[in-house]
Amino acid sequence: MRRTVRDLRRHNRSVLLSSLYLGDPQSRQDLGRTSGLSQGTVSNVVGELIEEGLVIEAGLVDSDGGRPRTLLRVNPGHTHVIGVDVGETRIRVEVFDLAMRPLATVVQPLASARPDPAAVVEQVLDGLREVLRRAGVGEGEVLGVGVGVFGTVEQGAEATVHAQTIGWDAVPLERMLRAGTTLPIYLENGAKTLGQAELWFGAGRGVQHAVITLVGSGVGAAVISNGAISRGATSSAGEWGHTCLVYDGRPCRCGSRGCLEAYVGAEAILDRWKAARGGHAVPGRDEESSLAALLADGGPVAEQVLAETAGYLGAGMANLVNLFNPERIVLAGWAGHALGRRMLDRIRDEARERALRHPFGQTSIQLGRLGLDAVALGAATLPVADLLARGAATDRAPVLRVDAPA
Amino acid sequence: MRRTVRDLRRHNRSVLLSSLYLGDPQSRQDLGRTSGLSQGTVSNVVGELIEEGLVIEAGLVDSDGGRPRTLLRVNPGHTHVIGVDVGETRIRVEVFDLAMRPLATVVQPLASARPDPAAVVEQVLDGLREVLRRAGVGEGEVLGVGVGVFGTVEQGAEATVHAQTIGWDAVPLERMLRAGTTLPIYLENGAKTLGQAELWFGAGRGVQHAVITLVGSGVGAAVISNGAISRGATSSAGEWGHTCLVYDGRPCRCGSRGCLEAYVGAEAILDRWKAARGGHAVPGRDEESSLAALLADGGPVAEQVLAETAGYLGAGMANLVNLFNPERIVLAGWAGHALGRRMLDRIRDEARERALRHPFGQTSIQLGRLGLDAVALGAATLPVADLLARGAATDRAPVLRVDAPA
DNA sequence: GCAGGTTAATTCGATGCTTGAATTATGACT
DNA sequence: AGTCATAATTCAAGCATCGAATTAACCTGC
Repeated sequence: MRRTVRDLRRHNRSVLLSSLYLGDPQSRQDLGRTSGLSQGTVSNVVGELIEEGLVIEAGLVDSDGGRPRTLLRVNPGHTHVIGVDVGETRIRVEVFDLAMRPLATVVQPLASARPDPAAVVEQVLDGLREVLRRAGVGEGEVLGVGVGVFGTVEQGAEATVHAQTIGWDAVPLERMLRAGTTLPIYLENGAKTLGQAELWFGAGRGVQHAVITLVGSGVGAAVISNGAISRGATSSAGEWGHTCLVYDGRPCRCGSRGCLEAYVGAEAILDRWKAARGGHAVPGRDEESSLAALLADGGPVAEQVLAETAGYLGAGMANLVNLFNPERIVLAGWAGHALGRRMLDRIRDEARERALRHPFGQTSIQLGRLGLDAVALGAATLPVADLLARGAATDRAPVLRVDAPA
Repeated sequence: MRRTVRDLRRHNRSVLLSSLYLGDPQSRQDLGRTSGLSQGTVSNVVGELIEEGLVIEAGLVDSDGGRPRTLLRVNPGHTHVIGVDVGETRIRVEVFDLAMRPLATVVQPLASARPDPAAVVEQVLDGLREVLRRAGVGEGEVLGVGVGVFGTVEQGAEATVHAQTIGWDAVPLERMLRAGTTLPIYLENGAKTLGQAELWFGAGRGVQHAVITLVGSGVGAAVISNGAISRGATSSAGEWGHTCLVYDGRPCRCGSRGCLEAYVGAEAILDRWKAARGGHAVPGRDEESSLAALLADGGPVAEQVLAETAGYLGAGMANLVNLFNPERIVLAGWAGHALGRRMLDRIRDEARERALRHPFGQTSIQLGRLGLDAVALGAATLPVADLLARGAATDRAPVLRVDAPA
């Protein structure tokens, strides 16, 4: 329900700013051409953005005999954003400039394996203070804080977190954080923030329809439709790991059976390897080293386990292809990377076998380009995305300006 | 990439028109309140719409002592729309007024079981002429023709149809139809048009996130996200029937194995019944009567087959819940209706068992309220949806009006 | 039947935004 | 230094919305 002529301005600011932020530096003329706005309006809007310090001129390019064009880009130093990754074992807090260059990072192990919400909030707030101190950035120079958190984040007036496995039920994390800081808070599921990072800076650049899959100990996905993350009615869309792939198959920690996660999550893969070894414990002191051992083993038992894994994973991806018809599927997450580096082709073949021909032909399956650290990066993009969507509307209160007569 | 101040007008026309079309009759004041537009603007825009004949005044309601409000609604007779359902066995062509009341219908059996595109086009064009003649409606009084067709419809400059099973590969159906009529053509997959019909007039009214499942001989779905049908990159999203539910299970006609359709499509159900009967042929002379026989049988073998069917269908729905987090899942299609009437509760229970608790709690699973005839109805909504989205912009050429001086 | 009250709808001046054409700015080439 | 070419800015004109004031339509009570 749009309304007034001010919305127009806001929208056009948003269009130009997004074009400058997400694309290469451009001249005012380029902006006019790509946005469809007239030269005059571009000049006008850009002038405003420059005056506000959001956009800066960045060099000249001579143009075939005429006046050289001045290139414009977003001012990386105009403000900063903070990304927080609340994982199941540790918290990572990172400050970036607007160009998403990291300025300082703080990583803390989580105090407990079944963390108490209040303790997590305390640790996050500590991390915020500490990371700002290290980077020498004041609170006033921060646009906002994005928080990527395990579990399902239900958006609403105030976002809440559900995490069945550790007993969090509708924890009002956003309100709790707001109570401890005046910085704007943006809360989102960690898998989705990683998806956002891959979408903007990784294997999903420039794509409108994509699914970023996240394979770690568990399995998740972020579905991007028309360039934006799908959330569904209550933001819990994308639970790919708990779709049934083997009817009445292996029990899953979600309580159901035969979920994808119960086959291709790292924990499940290692379980299957152990079973294939006749119950003998698998080598490695943690999941990561065990999975590495499996991938390096080379013996027939290990190969069989891996072949099955590729089959399950390919089938899961085929389901994504048939349901979402994406341009790209990205395999990410630490286990996803490990598996993909070793056998992405095989996974792709399995997916081809099981997907409908036509949509499969439209999809490219790729390895993620960012590591798991990108959860914080993706979280930090949340305030930026909001800035771009708002057109950086300064939301200035209606200025009571009394013009002096000429 | 929006632009000018005219877009504002178009958008606000669209808002008001949609509110009038999709909602109950409203006064100008009501419109102002719900849309956020000022009284003056509403009056202005509505005046335009009335002058164009799109909107009419519909009665007065007195208002507690003051001037009674005049209610407004879309003029049902302003224009007409045609819906065409190109099924695998027959073609149905139907004229509606703008309020979607049917005025005339033509049904023709399809000439061949493996229809030739040119023959189909000929039959559709014949149907158009015939149905207009019967309804006494001239071509000039038709807003557009929506065509719901089996197979995958790839949108683009000109929509094409892919239907692997009958050998249609990128058939340029839109172009072929345009060659035979001047009426605007809108092409879409039949399952999606049925979804649109349920969304506007059936079990999906007022819902923003829904999945309309379509269970017939085959299995499909229309996914509605943020009130609009998801199409994915090349419009083939929503192939729920060909998601893998039983890894390496029963072979499916798509070439893969273990697809949902290979278990809960009517053909598959009857196959499984036959197998459970030790290979004895099932009663009934066609799929519909056979399925009815299965549902009426009551014996332990039949009940077992049905119980399994409920399990598979429930699992498939649980996958939809986990992936899309919809507010509503609608079970439609002739077989879906038959199954749902008998055991929707059981299907719901199976879905609850297998879905994540939180998103399942947000979803209601309901039986479709419209029959299969609604494919044509849904197709006919396509031109209407376009009208609403365009704000019925008359796309009038810039009027060169020379105002006479006062 | 007429004044006063109440709510609905329209009118109109003020304001803000985009456009398109004209103007100014900036540099290369001769 | 003059001419050409391209980029950016300026400015009057045209649209669209808003808010306040006005007009319209009907009710109630005396």
